[in-house]
Amino acid sequence: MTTVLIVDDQPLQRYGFRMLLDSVAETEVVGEAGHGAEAVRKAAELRPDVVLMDVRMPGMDGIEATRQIVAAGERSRVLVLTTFDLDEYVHAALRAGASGFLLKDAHAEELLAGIRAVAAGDAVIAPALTRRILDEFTRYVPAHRGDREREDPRLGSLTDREREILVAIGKGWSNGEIATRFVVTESTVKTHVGRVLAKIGARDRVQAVIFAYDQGLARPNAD
Amino acid sequence: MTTVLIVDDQPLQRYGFRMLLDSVAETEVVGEAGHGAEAVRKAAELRPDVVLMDVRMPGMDGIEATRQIVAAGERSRVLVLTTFDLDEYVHAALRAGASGFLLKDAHAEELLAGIRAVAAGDAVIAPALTRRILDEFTRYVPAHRGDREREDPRLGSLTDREREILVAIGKGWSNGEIATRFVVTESTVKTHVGRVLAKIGARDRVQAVIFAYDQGLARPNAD
DNA sequence: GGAGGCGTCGTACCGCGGTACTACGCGGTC
DNA sequence: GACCGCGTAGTACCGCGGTACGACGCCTCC
Repeated sequence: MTTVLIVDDQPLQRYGFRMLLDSVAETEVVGEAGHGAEAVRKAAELRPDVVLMDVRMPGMDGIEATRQIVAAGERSRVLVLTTFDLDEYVHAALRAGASGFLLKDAHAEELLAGIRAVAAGDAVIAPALTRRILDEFTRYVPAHRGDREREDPRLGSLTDREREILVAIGKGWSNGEIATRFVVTESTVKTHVGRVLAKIGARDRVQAVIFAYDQGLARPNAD
Repeated sequence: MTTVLIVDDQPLQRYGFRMLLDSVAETEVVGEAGHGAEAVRKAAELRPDVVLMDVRMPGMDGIEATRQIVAAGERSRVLVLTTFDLDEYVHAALRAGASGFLLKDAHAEELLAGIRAVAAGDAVIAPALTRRILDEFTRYVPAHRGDREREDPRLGSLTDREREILVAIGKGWSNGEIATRFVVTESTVKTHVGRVLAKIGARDRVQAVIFAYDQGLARPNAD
């Protein structure tokens, strides 16, 4: 039996959800909330398995409510539901800690499957949104550390020290800065840099930086 | 009617899928392949809407086959199916351009829903995997471009031309190369570069590259 | 003990990258 | 017309980055 808290500012919408969830044996609606603050309070009080959360609400919106519920360490999983598939909503919701994001035009089975998955600790995203999420995923997420066999062989040719140098280059440090931080002379750094460039086939440190990002050795905001 | 190509090295597994897909009106199995190379060939020949792709196969595996099918610009969407939910597989498959990733223990309805979604241009991920994908997503993906207020204000200060220059820098091009491709003199490029560096507060082009990656203006394998 | 990989350091050289400043034509706006 | 932002272009200068050497000490492995 999965307990559910319904959060939506529209009473009629809540009624619809309640009817649906009451009609199946596996879910039980344990409460309703009409805005974010109430949702946070009731989530703490009722400790439902799943919170069905609308995004657009007067006062505290669903994103902020999700953030607070998750931050409070509640056991509840939040499944965000919205009519609009705006990227901002999706991003914000996922970043806020939501376990799922579905569109309100979903079929009953999809919603129930989503609740089931979320309650089990999994996550769901509406297929229409998954495409976009994946595009960004492949664009931004570096090659997985487990992908040993797909790692560029040139990386393997680097010695430990050279790898460190490459990472330092990726941070945008000059040879002098690298020398200072590594407590060696600039000559040494130059020697290493030269070898690194030769090994990875880069013309200059700029291309080395790109290579480093490519291989997941460097990434934004990593300072 | 959705046309499907089944790729799996196990004849019995293929048989199972074919039985399932033949039993519903909306899908039609137009072919089968027992290994990666055959999959690539048949995808080009049969041009199915969806390719049901197994990962582990002798010879060319499903990941590489997916990569080649996608790279060839086939209209087919690839839905990867596997018994093991290893992160490496998931990452590699998505990076290879797969439109979906499901586990073989999925129920028939899930599989059909997945095929339906993929055929429609959407994407699907098994709920059990979505959780992990989302974790990495929130960890790595920077604030969305739609979040105008989160975009670095320095970016907005750039003129269109300067933006192009920054992108070019991000590709690792030298001033001379940029001049050639933009059909201007190197002097002009230098002027632009200097202004870009001043505006974004970068000391040299290396830091400009990092800034570009940071802002999502540049990304690996973008050539 | 010799060989070789690795990290360290030095010298010398040169060219690209970056700075500073000036300048001009074009398209807008006031 | 006057002004200004923008893209274009040039000259002159300097320093960092990168290359090509040679060299030394410290390991490990044979």
